Amino acid sequence: MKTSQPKIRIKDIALRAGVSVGTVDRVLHGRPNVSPKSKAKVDKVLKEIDYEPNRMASALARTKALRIVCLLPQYALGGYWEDVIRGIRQGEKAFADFRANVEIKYYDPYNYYTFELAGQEVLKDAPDGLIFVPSAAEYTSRLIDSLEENEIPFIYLDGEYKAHTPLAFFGQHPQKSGFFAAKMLMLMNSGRAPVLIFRKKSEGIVGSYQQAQREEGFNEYMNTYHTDCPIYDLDLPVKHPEEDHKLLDEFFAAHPDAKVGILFNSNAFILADYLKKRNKDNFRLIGYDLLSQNVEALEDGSIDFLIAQDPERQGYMSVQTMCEYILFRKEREPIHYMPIHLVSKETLPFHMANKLINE
Amino acid sequence: MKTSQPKIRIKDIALRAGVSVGTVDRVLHGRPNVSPKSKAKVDKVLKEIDYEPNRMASALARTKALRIVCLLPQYALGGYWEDVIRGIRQGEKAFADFRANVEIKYYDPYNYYTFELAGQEVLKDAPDGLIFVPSAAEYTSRLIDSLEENEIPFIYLDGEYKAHTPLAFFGQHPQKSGFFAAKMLMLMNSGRAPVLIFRKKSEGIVGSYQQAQREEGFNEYMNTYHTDCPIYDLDLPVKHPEEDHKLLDEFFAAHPDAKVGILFNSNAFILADYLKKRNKDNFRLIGYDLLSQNVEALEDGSIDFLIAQDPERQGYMSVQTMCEYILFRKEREPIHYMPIHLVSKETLPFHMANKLINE
DNA sequence: TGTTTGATTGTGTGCGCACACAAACATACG
DNA sequence: CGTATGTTTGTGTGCGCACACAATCAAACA
Repeated sequence: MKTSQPKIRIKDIALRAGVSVGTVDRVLHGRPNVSPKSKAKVDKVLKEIDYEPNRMASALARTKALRIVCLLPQYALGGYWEDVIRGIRQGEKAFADFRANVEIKYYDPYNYYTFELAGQEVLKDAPDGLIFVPSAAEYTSRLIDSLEENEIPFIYLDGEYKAHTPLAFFGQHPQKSGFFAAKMLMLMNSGRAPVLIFRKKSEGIVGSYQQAQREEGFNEYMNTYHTDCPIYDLDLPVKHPEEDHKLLDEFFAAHPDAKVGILFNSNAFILADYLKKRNKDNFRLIGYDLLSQNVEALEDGSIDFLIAQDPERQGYMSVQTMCEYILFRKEREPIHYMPIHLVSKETLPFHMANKLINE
Repeated sequence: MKTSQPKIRIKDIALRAGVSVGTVDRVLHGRPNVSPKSKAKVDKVLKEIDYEPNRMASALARTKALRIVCLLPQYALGGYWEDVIRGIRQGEKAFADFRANVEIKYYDPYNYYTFELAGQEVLKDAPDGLIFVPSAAEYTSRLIDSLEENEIPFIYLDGEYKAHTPLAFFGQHPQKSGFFAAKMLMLMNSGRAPVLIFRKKSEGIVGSYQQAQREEGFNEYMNTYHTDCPIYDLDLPVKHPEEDHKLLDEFFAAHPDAKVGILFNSNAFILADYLKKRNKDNFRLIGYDLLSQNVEALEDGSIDFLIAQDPERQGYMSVQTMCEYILFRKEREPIHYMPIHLVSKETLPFHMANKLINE
């Protein structure tokens, strides 16, 4: 039963330094109008003792709001980002007592100019912190330069941009997740049948870095352990199901021995629909992300595994980390790779139930 | 840009209910000396509006400590419970500003009397809340009766005891996890070779309910999808490696075709050691829990998959839930089945990194 | 020396809540 | 009816801090 020693208050520091609490407050917050002599006295005391401000009192007394901006890509297929946003809102709520206020802005991932524009808006807003999903390198780099100039702390969400060190990064390691996906796919492919990689066709470059990395990891696995196993790519124009189905029919007619496939984006349900329609129930399929459509397909067996990446948690952690940094200068590991979760029909309910565990 | 509506304070409730803040305070905390009429008035207002206490002000004003007791089984092989305890300590820390104090007590899972005794001690202590791992039904039931009599809220950790409704339960669904484990094991057993279940021999009854349930789920899967696949049980006296190895040698001599195996407890590393020693590197093995020894075996490939159950999170959630209930009467879903995580060599680092994400 | 100015320092208030205490009220009993 | 006893209700204080404002001081100038 450890009895914690009585906490040191600002008052105590003031007493020991022989100044008033107001002066201590000024020193602690780096506010102006403190004589070098007074500052020295306070600094001396601060070095001697281990002062930790009472966050609760601090929150209670704080008057100004905490303004955080999130800059996310605006995708039409919203499922995944909706989960991220839910986590962001949870984080906002968790810091509501500190008057945290999170504003979400969007850019078009296929149009760099909108990213540039949104970045400029953010700089004009001058929030206390920015959480954003990196776009193409040069645009991202330009934004970061401005952020650093204006001393606005920033966090990467979902995508990494290695040239600069952010306050933190939250996202999955795409390459490793692709590697793991390959392993699981091949577990279901004991006959070493040909493997099928489905891709969206003519997609913009922005945002597909993730998918490219996943595919790289996938290929690394295949090149290491299954050089003998044929791999076919199939580009699908997604937006037009009829055309997709025609292409698929053609492909399967040409390669009736293909038995397993994978998608490196959230669109696995589209393939699942095709498989159901054609009654191809012995084709094994792996996809990404727990979109409601994917979840349905997982439940009815047309998708075998989904790789999940805890989007809510990413959003939540980002906001939490930013708030704690701004409020208490608390820093943590800058790079956080999120767990790579394998979800099957059997374990799905437990993953779903834990999505919203903080209300 | 939604401007968050002005927060409702106790004062506001008092005004609307036509009583004083003191009375509202009494109702909110379930303190005595409130007339039914006043209580009704306050309850009415509380139902109308969505009051959320300012935890910061609450923490600041609180003078008394918050006493929570955890009653855990004392196992010699500590790995798993150490993780639970780490989560508990994290929870304690998170509520340190509320003067939360968690005391951990232990009982001998193979000796019911110690559970009984510990329960009596807890009742004498009269803490604000109890978090415990249920023991055998009759003893658990007796403890709960006393707890309810003394109005001490309680939470089940790890094990469920369905006869009573606790404030909450945190643990994995053992039966479903066994079912899932069977699926993964059979994925690695495409040749439909015999399956081996390793068990500890002559173990006490307490605490093995979990394992029995896992095995039941496992068998359910096998009976549903692989009735043709032979299953062998092998009881091992664990404490004596030499004897274990002899038994295993005998078994494998008799059944050279056995290619996959599973353990429903944390001892998979013991089997892994044997497999390494005998160079049986084409035997596939699944186990439970990320003990450091299991993790090592997973890394070196002698274990293929581990089923993890987030023990830290269980501990953390328990403390958090208890604190929030005592402090704010906040209730949540009583039953929380934790996610069933499949961890492989490839995804292990990301699971490990996230263990201690809250410092 | 008196006055002004600006830098420096100290004091006071309130954030929302928990809890002690005082006040008001109801009830029972002599 | 008065007093004692218990119950219910309202009021006041302080938790530690942020921040506005008042007070003080030093230097400069007329």
